[in-house]
Amino acid sequence: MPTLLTIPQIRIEVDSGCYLRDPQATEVGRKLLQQALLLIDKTGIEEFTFAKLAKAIDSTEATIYRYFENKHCLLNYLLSWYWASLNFRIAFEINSLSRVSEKLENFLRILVYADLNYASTSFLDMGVLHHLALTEADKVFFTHRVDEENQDRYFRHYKMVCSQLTSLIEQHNPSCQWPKSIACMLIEQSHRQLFFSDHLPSLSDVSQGKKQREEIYSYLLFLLHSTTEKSKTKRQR
Amino acid sequence: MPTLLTIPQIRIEVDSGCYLRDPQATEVGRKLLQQALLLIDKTGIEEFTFAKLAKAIDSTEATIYRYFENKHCLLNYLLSWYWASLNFRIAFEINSLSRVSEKLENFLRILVYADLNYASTSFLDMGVLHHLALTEADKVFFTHRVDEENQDRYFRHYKMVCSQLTSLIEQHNPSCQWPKSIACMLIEQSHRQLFFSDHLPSLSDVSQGKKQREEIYSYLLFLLHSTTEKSKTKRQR
DNA sequence: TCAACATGATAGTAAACCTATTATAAATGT
DNA sequence: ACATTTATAATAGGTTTACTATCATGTTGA
Repeated sequence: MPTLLTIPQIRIEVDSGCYLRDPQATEVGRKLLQQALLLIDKTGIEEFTFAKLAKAIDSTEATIYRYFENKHCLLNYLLSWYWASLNFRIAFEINSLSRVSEKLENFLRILVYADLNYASTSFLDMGVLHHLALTEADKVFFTHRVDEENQDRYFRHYKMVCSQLTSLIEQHNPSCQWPKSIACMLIEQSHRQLFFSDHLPSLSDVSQGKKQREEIYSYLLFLLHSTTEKSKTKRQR
Repeated sequence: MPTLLTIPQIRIEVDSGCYLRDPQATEVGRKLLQQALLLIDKTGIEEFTFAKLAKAIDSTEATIYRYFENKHCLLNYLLSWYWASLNFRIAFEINSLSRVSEKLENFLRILVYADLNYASTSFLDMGVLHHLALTEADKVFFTHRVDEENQDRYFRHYKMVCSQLTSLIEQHNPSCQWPKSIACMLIEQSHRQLFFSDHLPSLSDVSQGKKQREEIYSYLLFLLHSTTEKSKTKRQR
């Protein structure tokens, strides 16, 4: 089990390329983020509008537009916050471990249990953020504005999580041919298997019961080990 | 290389749960599908509207609404068409092969080259459909209406492709613990690696040059073999 | 030939998305 | 202390989207 995080008052900094005005800096901004998270998670980004959010925080559309260009940028902010927060937690919990394989295993465990064992020190709840990420995370990439938005800052926090995992995989097996692709695949599968087992069970072997998370963790471990195992040929000789 | 499909006049049937009125049955309907495909592929589903489509086919919004409830259903229709078409092609090309491993390899090859080596017998171009699927395929699942829409018919064609691959994996290794999850993962990776290598290259090991497709194919083969290899423990003894 | 039905034209509503302008409060300079 | 600048919020409005309704026209096929 991952240790419970108890560090108080960590401020997660989201890259300035993700907003017009820093929402964490003002009272309205913080309230905006909190309510946006709840609303988007409840209805999905498609149904979500600035008008509804304005009503929820007892403010106006114009105010929200001063913080974010549009709702997709706001979604990206929340997801960036999620990845940044996860990245911090991973670094924190993995740092002290000595063996690379231990680090890798804990990395995957944190991905699967990202919403649990988390002291809600911060004003954005990781449980809700994780649930939001399940359905909305991919939507920020798969847009026709990817190339404009991908100025290496807009998606920075997600990329950092990927590159952390990539580098561990490379350490674990320096001759691995696909460290980046495998890293992203693992991160993506940690979400998708949870979503599929809940909503499209015919597309996943993961059950919906109590063992759900443990099964996903086993699956990720299996994927990791089978794809990053060192030179099988040698051993087989 | 997969054989070039030359069978003329194949009619791909899309499940009736995907439309209000069969668009393939009428002239307007077919024109609607063709133009919708081009428009959605060009601008993305977010920018796409029935008004624009109506203008493109020189008709009215009201007419289009008689075929599809909304633009998401239309997108799902096109993607269902894509999966159905792919499914047919896979069955056709794999049928004659004897060894399961051969079937698997060809399955993956067809996934990677889905837009190529395809005689455009049909009125919907597989090249454009494949490109559309790269960015839009996941969007039909990750919605808050999944559970309503997932009446086992709406996503039928995608599920069929998955289950075909699942059953091959099971034949190849009956003791495989995650056949469904691995099948979906492979299908998904065949798209994602292409998209990432084009738009977010820092998240993929696949290059953008001439070898792009071959690299993705190698990657998929690698994933398949490493995750479905039979009882390593026995061999290692 | 008549009934049934698909289409096209027209219109209209409600909401979403975004901008421009005006009001208000806080900060700053003399 | 008071005027001037600055930052932010409130108000309002325009455009587009998503969808529904109605009705005349044309086509099909029983």
